[in-house]
Amino acid sequence: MSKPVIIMWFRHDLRLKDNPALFHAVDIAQNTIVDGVKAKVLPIYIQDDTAPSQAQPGGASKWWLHQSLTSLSTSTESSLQLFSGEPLAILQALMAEHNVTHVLWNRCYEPWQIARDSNIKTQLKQHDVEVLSCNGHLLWEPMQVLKKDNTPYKVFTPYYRKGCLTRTEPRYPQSMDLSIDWCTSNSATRIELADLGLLPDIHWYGSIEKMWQPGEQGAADRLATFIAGASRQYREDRNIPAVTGTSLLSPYLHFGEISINTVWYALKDAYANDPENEHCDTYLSELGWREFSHYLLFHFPHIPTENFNSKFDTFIWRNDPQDLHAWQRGQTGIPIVDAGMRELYQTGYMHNRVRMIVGSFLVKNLLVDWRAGERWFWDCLLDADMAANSASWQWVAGSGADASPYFRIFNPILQGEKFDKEGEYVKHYCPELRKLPPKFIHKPWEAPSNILQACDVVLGHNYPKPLVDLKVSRQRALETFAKSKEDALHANT
DNA sequence: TGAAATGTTGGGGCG
DNA sequence: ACGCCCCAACATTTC
Repeated sequence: MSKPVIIMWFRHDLRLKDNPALFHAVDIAQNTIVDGVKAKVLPIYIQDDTAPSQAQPGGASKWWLHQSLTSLSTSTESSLQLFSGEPLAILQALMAEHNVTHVLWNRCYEPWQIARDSNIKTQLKQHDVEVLSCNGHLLWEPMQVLKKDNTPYKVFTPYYRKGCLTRTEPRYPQSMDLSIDWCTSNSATRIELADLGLLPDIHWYGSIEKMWQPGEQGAADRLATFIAGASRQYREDRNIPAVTGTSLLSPYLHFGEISINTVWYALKDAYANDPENEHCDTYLSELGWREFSHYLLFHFPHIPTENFNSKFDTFIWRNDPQDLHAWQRGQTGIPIVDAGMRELYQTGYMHNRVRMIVGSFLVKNLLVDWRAGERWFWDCLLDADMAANSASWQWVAGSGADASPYFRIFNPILQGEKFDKEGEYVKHYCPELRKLPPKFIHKPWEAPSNILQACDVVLGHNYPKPLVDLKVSRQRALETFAKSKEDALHANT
């Protein structure tokens, strides 16, 4: 009998530390000896061709994944084997090649992944392979958090306070000092990283490379930096886009390069002697929002494409392609919006406060369907995440669970003056405005012509005139919303 | 995790 | 001294 092999199928858990499935895999390997031969762990990653196109990673995300797989390959002593195709077929091919006794993974919670995995589990068990799935991605399992009437929460605060915080504490991260006996034999169907085609043909990611260090070490460094620094002023600083006031952990969390439990308890432990610390609590509640969006996607699997609140189905979007294009390229003529959209395009990231501002502007001032914004973010964000992205866009649009009411329309000028007082952030991404004084940095169209001239700004030439009048488009949004409400009422009677 | 419109209060200028 | 108006500053309501 050939050597027993335990497959560790890495998905959105590209790490060795605090990885429950891997922990179990190693544990099983230690205790599985067949004919005197000890089992080994075969680490694999599969690029799933069967994923719906909606869920195929976007451009920025693919770049990140490429780097992360490189990093994981190194930390598994080059044992990581890559595949592309249909996961079930690939696993079956591996079972034909090796004496596979177990397959392990950490659960993913997107609806299509749940369907895929439960099918694979059924099939593999019929072939006498043990399958074990673990929770390595969430603090609380979505199916376990329900209201008293056994229905899911739809509002964040009770979900988080009652549903999560009063429940059993999340699992404390495991430290594993077992050395891992990786399986080194190469499968015939494996492919090389380059063959996954994750890197674009054009080298557009130069500036991204300088800012980010994907992989498990990069994640640990980032967390340590956050705890030592920004976490101490988090509640206020997180809103200031010119300051690094946030954790910047989102892409790492999306790909599981650090476990959510590690982050949760790192904060708790760092503030153990100050358990009421408002900065710490605010940050933990942000992790709660991440949790909530996964929870919503689990219980309401249609949220990536359908309005959570079906009353929005009668809403008539303008969907002007030129407006959408100007927004995507950061050419709306509204400085804070353009700065945000340029940050996104250039760096694969956008500050959270600015995400809300640009989202509100697209959906309300331009009346473009939130799904168009969701798609653009999906393609451009390094941290693109199905759950967070769709839940957040629906939140901004007003169509989501516990969404901001439709009439809550951000005024990008006021938001800019509040959170980017001196215009530092705007000037960084809109250098053509860098000479403008703070008074006009968020509304150059109101600057007297002599000031514009002195600042080398020629509206309509080196910086666009505003795409819409903020007051008029705000009013238009409110009227459109009122009309859709009326139409929904009619449709019902 | 809004902003604008509207309401209220209180101090100061002024007849 | 007093009432009146104005309007900032703040609070509340409405969208």
